[in-house]
Amino acid sequence: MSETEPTTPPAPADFIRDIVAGDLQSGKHPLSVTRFPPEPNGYLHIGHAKSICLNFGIARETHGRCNLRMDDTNPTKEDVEYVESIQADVDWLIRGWADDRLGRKVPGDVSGTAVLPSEASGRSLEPFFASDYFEQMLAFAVELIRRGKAYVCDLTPEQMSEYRGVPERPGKPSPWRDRSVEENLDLFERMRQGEFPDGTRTLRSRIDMASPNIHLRDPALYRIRHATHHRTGDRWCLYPMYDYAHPISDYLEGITHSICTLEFEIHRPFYDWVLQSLDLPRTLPRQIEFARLSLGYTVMSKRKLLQLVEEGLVTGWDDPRMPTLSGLRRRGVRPEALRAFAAAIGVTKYNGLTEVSVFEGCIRDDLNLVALRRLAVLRPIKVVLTNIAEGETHWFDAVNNPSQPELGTRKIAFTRELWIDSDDFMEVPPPKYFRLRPGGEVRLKYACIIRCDEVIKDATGAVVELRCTADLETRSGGANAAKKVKGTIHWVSAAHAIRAEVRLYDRLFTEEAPEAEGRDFKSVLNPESALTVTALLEPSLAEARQSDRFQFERVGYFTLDVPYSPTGVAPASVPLIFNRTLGLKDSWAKEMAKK
RNA sequence: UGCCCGAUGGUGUAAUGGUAGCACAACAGUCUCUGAAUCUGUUUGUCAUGGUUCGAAUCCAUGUCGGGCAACCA
Repeated sequence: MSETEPTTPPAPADFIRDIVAGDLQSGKHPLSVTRFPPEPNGYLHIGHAKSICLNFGIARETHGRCNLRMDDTNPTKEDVEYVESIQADVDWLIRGWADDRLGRKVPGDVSGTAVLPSEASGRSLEPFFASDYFEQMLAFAVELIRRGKAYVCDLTPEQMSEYRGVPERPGKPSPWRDRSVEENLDLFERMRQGEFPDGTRTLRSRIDMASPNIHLRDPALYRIRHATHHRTGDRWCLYPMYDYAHPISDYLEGITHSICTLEFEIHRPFYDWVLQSLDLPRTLPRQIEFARLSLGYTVMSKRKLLQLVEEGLVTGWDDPRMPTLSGLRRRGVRPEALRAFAAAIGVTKYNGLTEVSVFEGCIRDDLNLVALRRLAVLRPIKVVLTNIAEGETHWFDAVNNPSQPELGTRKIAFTRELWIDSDDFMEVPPPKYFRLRPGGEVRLKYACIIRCDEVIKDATGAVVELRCTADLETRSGGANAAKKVKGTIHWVSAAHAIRAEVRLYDRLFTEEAPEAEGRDFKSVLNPESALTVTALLEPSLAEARQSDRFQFERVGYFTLDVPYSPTGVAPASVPLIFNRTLGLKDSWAKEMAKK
């Protein structure tokens, strides 16, 4: 069997998948329906990728469905820019993997009815929006009022906070708690009509002001917000709270398993309260919580990412150093690597810190298999081969990917003047240095062995040129091809090389836990996280396409820079810029760093 | 001085009362026209104390440590 054959990894197992499998087996639900419900107030990041892979992974493994839903109940924070980027990022991450399980809807339909791509029959589909359910939510709220389970409260935000009490001590009931159903109905309707200014009244659930769970102390269902919503415009001035909107949205869409992160654990009793208070006919969804991802050397909260963007500490949400999906994509990380990562870290309720090396390993494993090998010199020194005539050109074959021979070979030119990387020559090398040194020999990858005869320096003593002799007998197929030397280095022909900007991205922070010990995460930004060099590349790289992945041999993985565009269309003329996705492992550098 | 949740090598995770396994990291070696990849090997763990049981990482009790909860945010 070829090692390039896509192997089917065993389906991941975790406590959530166990629950879903159990509910399917018991017949509680005939089909699993999950959902991915981001609020469109920022860009998706690798933490969301964990959730997407979980929710869509379950849909994929159980032949169920996963709805994409914008949780847009707070007009003051949300924007269509985010709606669009979220759709693009989800599509990118699940394409060819679980996109056939993606539940969306027909535009205009507010019933919660999902349509799978296979059922679209030519219709265009769009994600679900919590704001599409505002009418139904309102009707349910009226029902809660009628049942005596909700009331209009006139307390100010400050008063409400005071009445709520603290976790250790019970709260006290609002003086408005016992209004009549008629008065509540009337007030609520007038709230909806826009009669009252922001902050003057709320609709509250009536549960238990003495509950040890503070989220059960009559939490708010609706607040007044005279604001323009990115989708419903000025139609509403009354907006439901997350805790109320979420269970109803889930129910309306027939969600069976509502998977969220641990901080919502304490909200679960309220989630159940809303649904149970309504005497709904269908089987209710179950909320299940798991630990969010925290990854070393980065920050994950939208607030902090927004801060990096707004303060210009990065170039945007899609800066290749950002943990956002758009940033990772621009950096050259493929969805396959993100999915492998999600499978590798698992799903539990334990709040740990995942080492970046796990993620980097997934990226390298993925890229190693697909990346086209190329020769590129990042920090050049000139080599002159004194026994090669000017104008003399030899053409050598170079394989594109040693693990995938079907990717073929290319010709590379070998001439009198070459560039090699400055790392690959040392005048006074340390022990075990296998590269070029005065009087030493090294193999030029795909070409032949050269010997360094002379070191030319400028007035300051800096090395400007190496005069060497090439032994063409040692080239592939040559009489002495089998000759062994310790080192093999990469190079490009000076006459053929093209120039390009190469951006050497690195970790954004110098500390594994940037915000540990209460420090400001911005105080540990890595000043060398985005170095730029002008590199000399083999000419085939001029034809690089966006979808290509390259390994600059002995250097790292690179891809063409493609800034995010909301329209999905790349700018007409793209200058040749390569982004470093990740360096190759470098045990020599590691060895040196020890000393 | 409340409530909810959690704790398995350095890190993440598996073992669902019956041999503590896997991955990453680290280290050593192999191989190499990439100091990459590959391949081989090594080191390191059940938070503590009691209890139940023929048998406990798993069940129970107590404690310790960690996370979360007091927006008209999600």
